[in-house]
Amino acid sequence: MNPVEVKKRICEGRKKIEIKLIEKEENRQVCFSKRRQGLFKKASELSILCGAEVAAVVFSPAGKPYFFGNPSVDHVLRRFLSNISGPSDTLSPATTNCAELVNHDQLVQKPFWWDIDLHSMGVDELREYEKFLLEQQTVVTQAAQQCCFEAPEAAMEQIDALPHTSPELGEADYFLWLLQEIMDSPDIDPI
Amino acid sequence: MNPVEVKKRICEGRKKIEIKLIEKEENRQVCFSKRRQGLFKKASELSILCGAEVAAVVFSPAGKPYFFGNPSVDHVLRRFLSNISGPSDTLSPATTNCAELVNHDQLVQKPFWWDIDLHSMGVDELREYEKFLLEQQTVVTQAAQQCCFEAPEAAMEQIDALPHTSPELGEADYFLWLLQEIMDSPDIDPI
DNA sequence: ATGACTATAATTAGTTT
DNA sequence: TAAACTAATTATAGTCA
Repeated sequence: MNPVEVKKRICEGRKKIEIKLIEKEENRQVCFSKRRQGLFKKASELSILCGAEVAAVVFSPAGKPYFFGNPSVDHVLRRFLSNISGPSDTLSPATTNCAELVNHDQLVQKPFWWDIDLHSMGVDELREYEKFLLEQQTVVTQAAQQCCFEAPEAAMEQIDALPHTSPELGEADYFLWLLQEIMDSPDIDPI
Repeated sequence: MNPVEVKKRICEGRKKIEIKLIEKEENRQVCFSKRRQGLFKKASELSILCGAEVAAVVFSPAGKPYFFGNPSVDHVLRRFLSNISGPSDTLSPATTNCAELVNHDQLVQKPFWWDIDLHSMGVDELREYEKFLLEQQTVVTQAAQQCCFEAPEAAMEQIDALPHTSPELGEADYFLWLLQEIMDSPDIDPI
């Protein structure tokens, strides 16, 4: 067998695929994982390059939630929902109809559960909550170290590319991200 | 000038760019338009190929909203928001303590088992919840893995990378699309 | 602003380990 | 089960019509 044939056999490269539901469950799962990462990366690049606010929410076929947001999912969705349901000086009739048809009453008025009112906490509660977050951060850090064998550079690039993993992350999204991390890393022994 | 040089001048091809805010306003605008389309196309392909539910919301730097959703933005955001903020028939967030949560069967069946009002927790409850959170990691993940794939309704042919521009558009998304159109055409007097 | 073009960068389907 | 690999496909920065 000549070298060309050998190389051919080793890897046929990417094949053009039709955009329709992938039949084989295993392939579908792998594809979902790869493309979800790709989608979030694209979303991140768009927000950074163009200064845009982007939110992406994905449910896997199994019902697992994934999300990306810059500056945060909470921020973008709030803006979006207020846009389509809130009163507007210039778009009043249209938005009124929109609010009626979409029936966003629950959607808009219900407070997000992560709107934790820090001011209402006592000192002890605040300290405890802070401790709680720090401990959770340790878990996530360990998980990341165990799960990610990438070069530090690549890891840092990835972290930079995903704003919800940055230290500047708001409290609300940090917690969401943390839960996502935990659910994504079942094999990690916490603390 | 020889042909090679001419060809060079005509198109230098794509250049590698650093992921940071594009300084020149015009370039940023063009990039936004192109990449927004690319993002929505990726989102569409992900939902079709893998039977996933995907929503993406983008605000341009000028504040114009764009969105993509399969089966609809409304559907995905409702699912997302209800899962993270919605009440449970059996779990009362304000009064549920961790002991009750631990023993609750539904907990492992719901992907959003963290449907808990942290704000209402005292120190002890927070600590207990932390412990519970970590202990239940494996259980929850296993439960998630056991979830059966839903009938992939998303397999149905998607009209386009931008379904909200289609006539078959659902009522809710039609209004969202309408709003988008209106905001894209400030010169047109919105009804 | 909008679309077409081109060459390069980036993504990813299939394979191997 | 997952990670690395390879190469074909896809996305897109820059340019021009």
